[in-house]
Amino acid sequence: MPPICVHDSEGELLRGEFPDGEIVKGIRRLAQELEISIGTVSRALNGKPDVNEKTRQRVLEAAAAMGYVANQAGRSLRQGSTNAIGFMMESGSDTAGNSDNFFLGVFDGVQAVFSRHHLDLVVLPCSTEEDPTQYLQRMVARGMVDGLIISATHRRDERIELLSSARLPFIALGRSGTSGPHPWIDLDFEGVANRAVDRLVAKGHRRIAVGVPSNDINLGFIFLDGYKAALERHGIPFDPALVIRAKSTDQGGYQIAHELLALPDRPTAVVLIYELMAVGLYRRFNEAGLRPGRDIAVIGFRESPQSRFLSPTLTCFRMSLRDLGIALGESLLASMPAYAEVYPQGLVRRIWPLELVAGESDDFTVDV
Amino acid sequence: MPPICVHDSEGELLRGEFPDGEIVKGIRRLAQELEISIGTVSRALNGKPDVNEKTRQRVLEAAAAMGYVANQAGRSLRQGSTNAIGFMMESGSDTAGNSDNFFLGVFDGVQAVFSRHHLDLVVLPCSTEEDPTQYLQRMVARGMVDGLIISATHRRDERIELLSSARLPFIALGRSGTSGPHPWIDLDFEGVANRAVDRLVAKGHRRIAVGVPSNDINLGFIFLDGYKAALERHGIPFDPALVIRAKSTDQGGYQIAHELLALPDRPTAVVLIYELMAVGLYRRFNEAGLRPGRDIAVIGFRESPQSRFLSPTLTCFRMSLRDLGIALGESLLASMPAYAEVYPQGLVRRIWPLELVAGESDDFTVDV
DNA sequence: CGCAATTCCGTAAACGTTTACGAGACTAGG
DNA sequence: CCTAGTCTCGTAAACGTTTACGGAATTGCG
Repeated sequence: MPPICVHDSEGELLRGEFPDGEIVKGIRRLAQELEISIGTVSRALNGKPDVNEKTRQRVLEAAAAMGYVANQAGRSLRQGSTNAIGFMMESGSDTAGNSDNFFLGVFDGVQAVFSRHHLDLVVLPCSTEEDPTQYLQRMVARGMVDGLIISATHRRDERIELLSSARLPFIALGRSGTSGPHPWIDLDFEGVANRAVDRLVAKGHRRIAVGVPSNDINLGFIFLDGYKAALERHGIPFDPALVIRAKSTDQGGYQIAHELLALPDRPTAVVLIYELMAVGLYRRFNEAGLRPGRDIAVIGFRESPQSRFLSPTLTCFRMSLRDLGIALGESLLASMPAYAEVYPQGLVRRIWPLELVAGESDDFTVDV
Repeated sequence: MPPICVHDSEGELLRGEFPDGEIVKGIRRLAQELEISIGTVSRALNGKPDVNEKTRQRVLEAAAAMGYVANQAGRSLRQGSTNAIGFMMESGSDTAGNSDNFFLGVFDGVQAVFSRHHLDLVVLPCSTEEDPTQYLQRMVARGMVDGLIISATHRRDERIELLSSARLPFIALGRSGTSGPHPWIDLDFEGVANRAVDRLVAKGHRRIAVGVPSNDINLGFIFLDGYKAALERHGIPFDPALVIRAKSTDQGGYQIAHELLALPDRPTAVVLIYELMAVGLYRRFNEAGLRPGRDIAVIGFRESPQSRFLSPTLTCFRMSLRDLGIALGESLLASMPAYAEVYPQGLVRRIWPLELVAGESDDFTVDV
């Protein structure tokens, strides 16, 4: 353990020894310096009412002077709560590169909320070696965090069952099939799918392909449902051959384009669920001499640094990652008893809207 | 504090009550279940030698059965060390968007190392509101972490002085002017600047501009020094007017291009220190009807998802973010006494090499 | 002045671990 | 049989906080 006081160059006065030579650290040292009891010091620092305002000032000044901050371990042990929130993020190779800016953007917002309440953020990496649920179980049992943010929810997500039965406050970024009474925020996949299909149908398209993730992450199902519903609304029969499953990377997009080109009756439009797919898709189409917006219509999902500089520009949907992070943080706190009065929003379940950004990639019109 | 045992649905047997009805948690509960003392349980779990192998097995099985994991706060308090490493990352608006994939990539490698040693990762956000050094001081005083990774080192970096005097193991991603005897790893900015200039000079360029960050982050100075040295090596006089300072974003790149276009004697080549600058630079040049590689030579810095899909393709330098993260993690551990024998590398100070990726953006040749 | 109410502060017990110490039960060697 | 040594394990003291409790000092009121 590092020495509590870093600036210990002031000599004998602040050395903090008892008359018998014993070296004292932490709050005991501070109390000794001030010649009051540690109980009073603690109460003074924690803003408890039963302490004289004058002594409180003395304590605060002394604490500031010697850079005293309460040791977190002692604090956590006594109060039974760490001042930390866990953020579980997957870093699998499936989504690597794609999730990059997404997570860091959300992170930023989450941090903004937490730092306001002096909460620390612990990153829980979802390594590929261990089962995520077991890892989570360990963290919960260790008492590492007071709350959790999980993301990339799956259709049936054991993590949700675990956390629910452990009664640990948490919020999920993404809906799940096993949706109990827990807060979540999810992107408006149905809305995006619907608007994308609407837009394409309005341009005369009838054969609209869709690129979805190949794993069982829940957003794929939701997106696909929205896609099907939109088709049905327009009286277009659903063709399973037009659903292409691939990794959510640019390679995945490349593969999607590849499979689309191989179809006997090639679709005239394609909707992607990951913007990164668009990059690889463009590349493959380019190799085939096809240009998005001229020979085929393409609509991506989220606007991102990668997608923003594609040529021709990609029609996609925009959102503020930071705002999403802020909402996540605040909604989690709202579900924690200790912050219930600061964020009296109750149980938050929110669909996060996205705004259409029209690009050139879906300019392609089909004669009806 | 969440209940230690999550699966408490097995009824009376595992309820963990003392004869007088008191509810027991943690290691005490486990000891009670096994009818041995908590000291033995602790020793068994921690692999201490003086425990019978048979009882150790019993303990391990029981612990696994009831999902017991030692509470971290109690553990930290007793041993004086948390099992956590802090990663300080800046999230200022200056570098937002740019640092995104960089940090997450490095993160990935760091995590890979830490998870191997069951170390947790705490993210220390460098918010714009508080002084980073003070924030760090608080974290150190709280005893939050056993070690630290700091990044984006400045020319004179108070954080380094603080951590050195606090004797907390740390590693810096980036050199600093105030380089004490601490480990660091930094990218090979001199090498990149030299190779970039060499390459351009070989194509006949004599007026080579350079885009550097406008803040006092140290890498800007190092890069510039390399640039100057390379010029001198080729007998080209240094022209301060060709040094353009801007934000390390695409807007910054846009501004750089703008300023270059306004110069009376326009340079024929430009070297950038942030790949994201290239994006904005391309845009401004495009507006002016200039095409990189045809009308002006451009060399970016790091290959990134954004830069990879620029057209014409950007000549830049490639590196593995994950490997850098791994090196950072291992080198930090090497500087911690507890891991000295696992990573016997001593004090690491490493220049991280980058590999040239030739693109089209510097195809432009000047007649000599 | 007497008594109750209030204000302030010290005492000590937790919180869940790890670990130094010592004690008991063996074994071995004489 | 005695003693020294070796295995085990239990006991209890830390680690640095917070907080319930009670006591002393002060104030307010009749």
